[in-house]
Amino acid sequence: MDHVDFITQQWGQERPDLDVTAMGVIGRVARLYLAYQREMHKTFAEFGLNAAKFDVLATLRRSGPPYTLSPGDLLKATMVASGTMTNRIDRLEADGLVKRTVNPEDSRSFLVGLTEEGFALIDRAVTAHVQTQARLLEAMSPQDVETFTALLGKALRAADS
Amino acid sequence: MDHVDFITQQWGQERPDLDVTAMGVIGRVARLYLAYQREMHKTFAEFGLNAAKFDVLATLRRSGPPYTLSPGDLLKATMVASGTMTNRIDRLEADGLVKRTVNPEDSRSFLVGLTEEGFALIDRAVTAHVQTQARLLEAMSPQDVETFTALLGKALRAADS
DNA sequence: TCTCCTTATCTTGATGTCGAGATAATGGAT
DNA sequence: ATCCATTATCTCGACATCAAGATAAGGAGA
Repeated sequence: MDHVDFITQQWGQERPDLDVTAMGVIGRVARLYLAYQREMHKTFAEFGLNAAKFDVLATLRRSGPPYTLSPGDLLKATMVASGTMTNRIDRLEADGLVKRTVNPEDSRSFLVGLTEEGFALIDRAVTAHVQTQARLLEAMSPQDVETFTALLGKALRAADS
Repeated sequence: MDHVDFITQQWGQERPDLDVTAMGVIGRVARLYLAYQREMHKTFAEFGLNAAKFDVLATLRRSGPPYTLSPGDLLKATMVASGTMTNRIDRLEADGLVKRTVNPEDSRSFLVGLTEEGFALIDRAVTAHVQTQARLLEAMSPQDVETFTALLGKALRAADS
């Protein structure tokens, strides 16, 4: 009897007319997401980062040389509002981890690139990050992981449409 | 090839030394959570609510008569910081959906109770909410849901320890 | 070339959250 | 009875986020 069971049971008492089957699934997805976030944040903090900064640095790093994207590209990749991205770039630039440079092909736009320091930091941080992620899943067998991935994919397609 | 596959593949190119298996799972959990949030927020908005307000009202409603809890009880149930709860209660009280009353047994504490209006609103909102949740899962078979719930439980226990 | 619509980014104000410290009451020990 | 550690809530400042509007440059068509 976990916390999600407790909640659905309370609803069963108070509103027996409601079918709370879906709530059990979605509630567990939410709890799991929050548990993952908590642990991953600790890793980010070890490197002076938070999820927002890690997100941008990692997007630049995995985009490959020259580790440079426009704010618009970053927006598409990270699904945040435009003002949010402006703020994230500002903070990272203040930290010396990225740099805005002019885009010779379009003066409306900038190019945001990793500095040497930013590149070195995200490379160390992502190494620790994947270790944290592996630890969070180490209790699950390869068979579990495979089945889980398939069901997550199915749930994602169901929820997007 | 979904978006998570795209990201793990980029990492495979740029950092072939990293094992990104876990990232695939955790990334999908995150995307799924966000997809659910997006849809559920729409339902909340139909009733003039957001997730924060719904959370508090629903906690009070499912706690049963007299639909009253202390801020501390609400804190434990919702896992937010104390200042956050103060703010939530303030807003809900301004909306006339909850009311602070004195706790005769402990003057440090208040009791937060649903108003008649708050009770009526959350009862309608939660009815719509479970319908939204059911819709988000309707593409999954009962067998899928059962397996998915079991794996989510296993993943939760793994991540909490 | 000029106009005007589109695109790319930034600005601004409102909101929600956290965390540390402040305030106030409780309850056990002396 | 008084002290003091604990408990319960609130206050405050810093941040992250969003949405709407502002700014500025590109680009197509007359």
